[in-house]
Amino acid sequence: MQMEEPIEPEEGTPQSSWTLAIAMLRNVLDGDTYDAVASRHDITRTAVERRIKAVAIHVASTAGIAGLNAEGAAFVRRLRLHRDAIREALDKLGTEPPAHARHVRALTDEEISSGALRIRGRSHHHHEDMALYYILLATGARPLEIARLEVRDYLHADGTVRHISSVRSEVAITGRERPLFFCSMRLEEALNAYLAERVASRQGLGADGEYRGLDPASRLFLSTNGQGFEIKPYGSNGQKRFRCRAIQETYRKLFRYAELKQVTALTVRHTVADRLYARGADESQIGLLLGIADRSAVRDQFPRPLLSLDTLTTDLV
DNA sequence: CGTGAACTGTTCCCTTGAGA
DNA sequence: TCTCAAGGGAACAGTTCACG
Repeated sequence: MQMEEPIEPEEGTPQSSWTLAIAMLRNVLDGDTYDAVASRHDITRTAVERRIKAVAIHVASTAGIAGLNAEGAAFVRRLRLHRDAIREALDKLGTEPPAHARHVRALTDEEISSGALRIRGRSHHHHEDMALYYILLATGARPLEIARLEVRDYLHADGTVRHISSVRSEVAITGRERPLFFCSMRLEEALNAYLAERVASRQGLGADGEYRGLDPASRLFLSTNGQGFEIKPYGSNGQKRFRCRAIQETYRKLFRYAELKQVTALTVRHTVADRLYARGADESQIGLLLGIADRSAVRDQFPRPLLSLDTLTTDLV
């Protein structure tokens, strides 16, 4: 095998970064530690680990190496165990990084409920995580909007659920109020359990006998530190840009727990749109619920799935 | 030494709204 | 209705830290 170190890292194209990652994996297979490879390339050990795992998982899931699946590729010991087969696969790999199939798909009922089971089993705060999972699927709201929701958005003062609520203008990313519906039994069960847990651990309490004892102006979801998910402004002054890293990370973690591959908080909105179409919604209704003002933007981002003519005409009468 | 969680700087791309 | 520029937020890719 030819050891050609990339002499100039100047271009930094994904191509050179991919071949570099392949070279790093070869080094580790040959017995180098992550640390050794890291100091040679002047990056941290964890960065090396990430690059190597990306290549290893790709090889394990495409090359068909007996005894090594994609999960096994996350462990160095197992990689070294199959070093010959991996080297052979790397020889055939080429220098092109795999195209990231940005294939957006709608989730099935089965995927949603098995994902929920996995989250329940793996999460350390499963009441909150289940509620976060279902609120995204039931409303199609953006994560930042979910982070901004308050107890009063979900509950009436008497403690009953506000089935017909609204994304207030301060909550909505677009700055325009829009309707919000809490009409899912699964979501309600998950949120009931989470809010009961909050009361029990005395987080964000308010007056007795109102809003189930919670402060109506406290965030609906508190992060692990008991405060709401932190929302930070950023960008140059004059701009109103906000981001909530904590809730983003939480959703990435949940999809990982749920083993939903290539699913993000953003792609979940496609599932919501698909289900709404299936129930007869038109573009303007979907735009209203998802917070997209322009109908042509709805058509572009969430195209209505077209059924084949034979499906449409089967048993027409 | 290896792994994973939490955190952060930068990049990418979705969405909006003005103008033709 | 189309095009285009720019705002706004999610994703990516990195680091630090804790732990077995």
